[in-house]
Amino acid sequence: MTPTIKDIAARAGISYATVSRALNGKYGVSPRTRERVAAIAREMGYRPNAIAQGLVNRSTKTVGLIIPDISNPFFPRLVLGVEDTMMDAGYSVFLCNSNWKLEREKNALLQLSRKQVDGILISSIAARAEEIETILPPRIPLVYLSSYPQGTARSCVSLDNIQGADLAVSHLLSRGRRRIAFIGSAQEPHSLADRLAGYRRALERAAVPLDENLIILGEFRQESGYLLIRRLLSRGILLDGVFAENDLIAMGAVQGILDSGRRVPADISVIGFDDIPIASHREIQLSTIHQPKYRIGRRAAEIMLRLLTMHGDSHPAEHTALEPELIVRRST
Amino acid sequence: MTPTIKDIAARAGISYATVSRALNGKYGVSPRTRERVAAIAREMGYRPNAIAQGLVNRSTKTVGLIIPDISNPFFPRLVLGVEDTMMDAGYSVFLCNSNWKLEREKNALLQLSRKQVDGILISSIAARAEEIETILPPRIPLVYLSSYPQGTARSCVSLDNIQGADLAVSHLLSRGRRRIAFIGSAQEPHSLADRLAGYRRALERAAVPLDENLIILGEFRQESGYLLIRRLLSRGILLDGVFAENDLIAMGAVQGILDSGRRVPADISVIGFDDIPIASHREIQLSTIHQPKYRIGRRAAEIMLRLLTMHGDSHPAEHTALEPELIVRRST
DNA sequence: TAAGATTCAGCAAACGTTTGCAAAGCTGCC
DNA sequence: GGCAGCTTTGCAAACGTTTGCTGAATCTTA
Repeated sequence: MTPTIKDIAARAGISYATVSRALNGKYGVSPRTRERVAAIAREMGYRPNAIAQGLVNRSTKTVGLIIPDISNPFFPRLVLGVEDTMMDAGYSVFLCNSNWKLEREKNALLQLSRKQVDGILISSIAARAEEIETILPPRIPLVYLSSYPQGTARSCVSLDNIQGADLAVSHLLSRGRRRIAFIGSAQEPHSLADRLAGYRRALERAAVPLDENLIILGEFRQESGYLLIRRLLSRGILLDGVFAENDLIAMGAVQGILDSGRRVPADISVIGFDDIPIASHREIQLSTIHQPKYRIGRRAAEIMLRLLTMHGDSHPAEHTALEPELIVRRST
Repeated sequence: MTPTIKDIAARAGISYATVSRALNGKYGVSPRTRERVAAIAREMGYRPNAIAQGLVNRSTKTVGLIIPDISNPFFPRLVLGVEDTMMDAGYSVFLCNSNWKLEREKNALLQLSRKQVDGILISSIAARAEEIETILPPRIPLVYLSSYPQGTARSCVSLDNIQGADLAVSHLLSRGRRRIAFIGSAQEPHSLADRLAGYRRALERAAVPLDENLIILGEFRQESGYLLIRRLLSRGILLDGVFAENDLIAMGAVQGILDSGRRVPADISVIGFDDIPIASHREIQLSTIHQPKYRIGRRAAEIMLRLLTMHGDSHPAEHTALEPELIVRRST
């Protein structure tokens, strides 16, 4: 058995309360016993039992992180940003993948609340805040990152999606494109809505009429982008530009366009969103809207830490919208 | 406050021991009270406190997963394989990134053991088993995945790296290549040793002399591959093939070769290792050795679950070496 | 109907900590 | 020498569960 505080107390011939105080640097124990206890603890290889501490302190030094899919290249750096920051502050993080399913997201929330995490960071696919916030005990710190539901009063860290989409579409317009398709995914309602709004806004400002036939939805995967663009092209719909809701879709779209015998960007310009690592690769060179993924993760974790330290006091929700950045590469 | 078992007991007018038994389906409580308790629990929104349960059950239904770097494209699917499998079995997983540092790896191990995880899965960079296994309480289930230290008696799931490297190099030889460089990373000693061994073995079998000048080490990053190959080429060292220790390095090498005015594969063939998602991209088409990442993760998790259920009984360590698969693409 | 068997429920200890309160020991001052 | 005041230590409760043991109530059987 691993030694407990009582084993140390027995060895030192004192009560275990004193051992606890000595180990935690609490006031009220003489330097001599303090040292003696420390020495014995070291010698016995004592490790505080975080579970027991969690029970009495009502804090587990643990947070949950829920994302849709770690194998989607957008998320790893975001997760790393969270993990680095929380770890430096002495917290551990439970990682949960929801696989873009609301059911799994809810289930993860339930599990995490049972595990008594001190806070939860979530990149949620829920459409409305009630769907998930009602699952949680009311006062638990909750921070949304990258994507958040409508009607929440909690803190969020995300990119300004409307602005980003506007930037992307305006860029296509500035290249003389007028028939610009929007290829997105219905998997995450909120970012879809915002990016669609930005798309509309840019077109409107340029007085380019919106053609609903040019808006088409699938999934956040490369294959999806490929299939959707081919369907569009095979229907004989004219287009000279594509704004994809993320880079994976955009890359699929580029392939689809090439396979249909058209050129990129000569015939059709393509721009994506996220700036995942592959996008910048020499042979890909996809124009896109950059998201500072690591920074989003870090920032969200910092807000979480603030929430955690001012435990219980009023939570002034802060909505951080980071600035999107247009990255022009070969595909436009 | 979230309701506890005692609140339910008070409401039902019975002792909380009975509530516990009712909720857990234990023998010795009448169907009537069982139902009544269940109803009240549901009504009050009761959630078992996993921390308290963990303390008395001495099991937290939690495992730790330590990997070098989640933002390295090799790891996400591996992590997903672990997470899916453990989650289905009712376990949560702590994710820790060691950032290729032994110090951080050890620290993660320490934190996890404090948190009383039931088991640990680790993709370790340690050279020798003692370096890390001595940190842990002796009987805790431990499974290595993808990479493991020398001298361990624990279960491992990994690819047969020697065989994989042999396959890769033999493939280059079959393409008529004779001056084959090995570009690797010193960040992970064990897989380096094995892949180097496979490299040597293949050359030896083909009676191709080994030139130590062709072996060069850096990091597991694209930039590293780029710089190393350029250094090699600028030294005027002749070569017609490159075996890179992973795909990132290989991709960097391809760029370096192209930038030096040579062609791939006409002048120099390049093969990587891992088969990360980008490698198969239409514009990249990197030949490589496929690793079934998700399956490695799942398999390791399954072994962990077996270890977990037969708690304490003898652990017959099983070393699973999955078969490598050669994927031939444009770069060779 | 009495005795034994069976079912159901409660008491209390245990898991490994932290911490409020009280007691004991020491110091120094008058 | 006695006492105030401070420092150091110990006792015991608490955190939210699970579970062995015991007792009460009900049922079965002769």
